[in-house]
Amino acid sequence: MAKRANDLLQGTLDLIVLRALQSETRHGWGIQQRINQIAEDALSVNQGSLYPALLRLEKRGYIKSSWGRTENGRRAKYYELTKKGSEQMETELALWRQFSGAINLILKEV
Amino acid sequence: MAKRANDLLQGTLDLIVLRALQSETRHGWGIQQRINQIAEDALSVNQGSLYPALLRLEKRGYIKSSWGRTENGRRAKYYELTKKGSEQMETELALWRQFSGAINLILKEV
DNA sequence: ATCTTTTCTCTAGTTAATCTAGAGGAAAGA
DNA sequence: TCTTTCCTCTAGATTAACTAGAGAAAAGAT
Repeated sequence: MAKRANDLLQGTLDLIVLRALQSETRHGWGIQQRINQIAEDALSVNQGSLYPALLRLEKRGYIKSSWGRTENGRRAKYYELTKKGSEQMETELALWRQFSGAINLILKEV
Repeated sequence: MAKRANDLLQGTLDLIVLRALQSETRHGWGIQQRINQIAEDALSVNQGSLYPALLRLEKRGYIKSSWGRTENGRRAKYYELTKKGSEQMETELALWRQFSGAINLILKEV
């Protein structure tokens, strides 16, 4: 019941997933590792959230997938950002900046 | 269906409400006005979210209410931050900083 | 006087994202 | 052979926030 930083994740997961795919094609597990690694203990994306998010994003045409092999020779589904997804990422990035700016303003000024 | 900054609000509403009550006792409508005023167009708290949030926070012992009169002579329920609520606010503030810091890191580094 | 707007509280029902708590499978390492 | 690591996926529950109102009392407008 303890509140963790993850409880704030709502609405932001899509953004960071899209962002993670901007630089290179990755598979689900790789996205998770990468995000957790960068954020360290501050927040962690779990698989029960990530995979539904990937399906959602693909359904909306923001990413597309194809099966491939990792360096280790294991099967993995690789996700690639589409043009539409790239635009969406920019939109969500702007929203995030607007939102977090407003929150910080309120926290400062009220 | 258009995504607005409000969709990111989840998990943050409680924090900004508690914060708004830190400096002074306010009634629901006053909290809404104050927040909307500071955030301008960046985000707006609507009543269908705010009043349930106030009930929730009171139930959890973070705020307590009492009926009073505004300067205009209207009935209004005034909310006051409790000690427990004040501690909770500090906790949530720390979580917000941790969370938004992590998100910004990911947006920058991935 | 009546009508509309403003101030103020509150709720029912819906939506949808996330979490918990797994299952399952294939390759690598012990 | 056993365990660990890598990798994908899902059912069901939770719960916050939204939509779309109702209602009531005071003030302002005509």
